[in-house]
Order: sequence, then structure tokens, then C-alpha cells
Amino acid sequence: MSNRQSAEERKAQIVAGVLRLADEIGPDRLSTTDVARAVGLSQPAIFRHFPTKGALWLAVAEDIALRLRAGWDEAETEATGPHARLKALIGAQLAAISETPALPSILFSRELQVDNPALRDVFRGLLGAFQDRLVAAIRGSQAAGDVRRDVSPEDVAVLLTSLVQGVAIRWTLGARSFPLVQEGLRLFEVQMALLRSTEGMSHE
Amino acid sequence: MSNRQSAEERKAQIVAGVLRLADEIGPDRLSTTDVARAVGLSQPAIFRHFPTKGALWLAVAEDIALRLRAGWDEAETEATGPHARLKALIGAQLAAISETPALPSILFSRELQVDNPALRDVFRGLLGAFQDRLVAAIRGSQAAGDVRRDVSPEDVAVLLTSLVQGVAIRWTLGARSFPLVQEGLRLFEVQMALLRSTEGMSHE
DNA sequence: TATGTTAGTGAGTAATCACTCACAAGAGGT
DNA sequence: ACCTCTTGTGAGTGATTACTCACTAACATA
Repeated sequence: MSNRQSAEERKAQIVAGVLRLADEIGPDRLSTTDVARAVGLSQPAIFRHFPTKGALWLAVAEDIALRLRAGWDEAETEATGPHARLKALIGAQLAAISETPALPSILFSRELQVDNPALRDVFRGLLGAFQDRLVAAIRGSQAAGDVRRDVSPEDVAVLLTSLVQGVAIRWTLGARSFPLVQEGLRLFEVQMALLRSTEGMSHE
Repeated sequence: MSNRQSAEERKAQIVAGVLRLADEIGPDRLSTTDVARAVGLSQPAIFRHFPTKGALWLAVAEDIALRLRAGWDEAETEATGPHARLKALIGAQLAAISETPALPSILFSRELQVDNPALRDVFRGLLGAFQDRLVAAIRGSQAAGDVRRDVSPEDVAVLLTSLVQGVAIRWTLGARSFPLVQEGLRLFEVQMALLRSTEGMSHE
């Protein structure tokens, strides 16, 4: 009846199924029965591949982390110049959310916030890593004279990640009725125009 | 054994209990049994006051809406001058999140995102109303020459709400290890300094 | 072809969920 | 004291949850 597959393939299928269902019915509503049906397995088969539901979530988080970091790497290697690098990083993050729309919800799921501290650590580390890359890119922009030097790179990084998160929240709550990446990058340019202003360049 | 109380008081107690528990164990993890125990009632007593759990959530949303709007009103009446008005609005929002820390989680709960469209409408309306107040305040700031006129007030409002949400996310994920209002207002001033830059004042 | 390993199943488990129902008891008016 | 409305309870409902167990069938290797 059912196709027998290698454990590796099955795990990947299950993780993909969780991500799809987390978006459709919510991360916390998600039951192992739902996952099994989505993948085309019996419910106990899930536990053949993951010892607990928490372990399954951890695998999902690691999959997300992998894809996010890959997106950042690609953005940074392809971009030329400090402004392009910043824009590519922001764009990569927006694209990742657009392709994995369950991401914001997972950030606030009880699984992450309450039940699964390990999951929380993974995402905390991810956000921190993104922040670090942004700070580095912003320092580059400041050195190139593309961003005024009288604001701390850390604060700028926070403003930019906030921008991404804010757009993502509006996108999620607004039934995803506008193109996330496009709107996000438009606002990014607005913010960058503010940061590029010449006043204060020769501070101190 | 248990204190008999008026329905009005009990409803308020139950709503307060939901808000507290939503923060402690997550909005979706929350069961009517938990709520009952928190208030000191039997579990069926909850359904004496609210016909369904969804109705209970709606009452919670209306309580939140009431308090948020009251905070905005107070902020706007007490503030003098366009800058103070903007700052007071942002501060009120930060304070509301700080006092009701379950707020961000509720925004992404399955109850709101999936199960309870009415709840979703309430919060969507709330966010829209806040945005409108911000836009009005920003127009005032632009008229007073406190904010440059070559950026659209709508975009500025989005940037500022994003700032609030971004700080709130960092605060939530970071185990609330920094003072939310203080850090939020600090970043607000950073952003306002960028928006105050003189370049482009005599546009058009 | 024989054998050990691994991916799968069907039938359960105890716990928990929102919600119901018949009934008890406090409070106010007369 | 009596009546009535309202707030409460104890016991129970069927549905759903994560997870287990005994067992089977597909595969790789010899």
C-alpha cells in the first residue's frame, strides 16, 4: 500500500509536512495525526523517526536554521558593495519568511515559548547571528560613507530587523494580501535614505 | 468554601486570569480547567459566565482593546507638542505590552489566527486604529518642522510600529531581560533623530 | 535461499480537552 | 419564613492528544 522509504527521506518529508501544516493550522494545533496524514503514514510511524514531538520540532528548527544561513551566505557572496550587501541580507530574510510563512507563528508558539527551551535557543541563536551579520554590513556601509556615522551600528541593525519583523507581522495579520519581499525592500530603501542623510557626517 | 460573587466581578476575574495564564503557559495551551483553578472556581463555572471558550477570548480581546485605547487617549491628551505626542503614543504602546506581556503571543495564537475570526478582526482593527493615530501625529510633526516632509507619514508610521514590535519580539525571546519601555523609547529617539534631519526640508 | 535489520501497521493507552446536566446553596424581596 | 433568581458544584460526555506495543513486510547481504 504505502511506499517504503529510507529514514532520511522520510524525516525530510515529515519536517516539510510540519512546516506546511504549521502554516495552515497553526504550530500548536498541529498533531502527530495531522502530520502522519499529510505525509501518508500511520500516526505511530512518526515516532519511528522522532522519539518525541519535541524532537520533531527541533529537527524542524534545524532545517529552518540551515536554510536561513544558506540564504545569508548567498546574499553576502553575491552582493557587491556595502549597500547591496545590506539590501541582500534584508531581502534574503524577507524571502525566507515568504517561503516559510509559518516562521513568525513558530516564533510565538507555545512549543517554542513554553514547552521546548531547546527550540527557543535555536531561534535565539539565529536572530543573534543575523543581527551580527547586519552589524558587520552596517559598519562597512559606514566606512564607505553610505550610512552616517553618528548612529551606532547595533541600533541600526535593530531598526532594520524590526523593519523586517514589522512587515512580516503586517503581512501575516493582513492575510498576506501584499508582496512581502517587495514591500519590505521598499521600506528598507526608505529607512536607508534616512540613514544616508549627510547631516552629522563630520561628527566629532 | 468559595466566595459567591456577582457575574460582572467574576467575568472580570476570569478575563484577568486568562491574560495572566496566557503569558505563563501560552494562549493555546490554556484550558478552561487552568482558568478555573486560577480564579478559584470549578471548571464548569467558567461556562456559566461565557457560553464558549471562543466567547471568553472575545471578552479578553475587548478588555485589551479598551485598555489600549484608554492608554492612547491619555497619551494624546497629556502630551504637549507634536514630538511629545508621538513619543507618548509609542510609550503607551510599549507600556501596554509591558503590562500585558501575553499580547504578542495572542497575536500569533491559533485561537486568533485560525479558530476565531472575530478575535482576529478585533486585533486587526486595533492595529489599524493605532496606525491612524500615528499617521495623524506624524503629520503634525511634519507641519511643525519636527519631521522631514519628504517621507510619507504612512511609511513613518509603519517604521515606528515596526520598531515597537521589533523591540517587543526581542524582549519576549530574550526572556525579558531588559526594560522594554526604556529600550523602546531610546530606539524611538534614535529613529526620530534620523527623521529630523534637515536635508530635504524644502522639497517640492 | 536464509537471515538480520529497518520501515511500517493496527490496536490500544492514560490524560486532557471543551462542554453538559442535574442539582445545591447563597442573596434579595415580600 | 417563603419564594425565586443566580452563582456555583460533582459527575460525566465524546473527542482528541502524545505515545506504546506486538507484530509484519520490505530490503540488504551472505
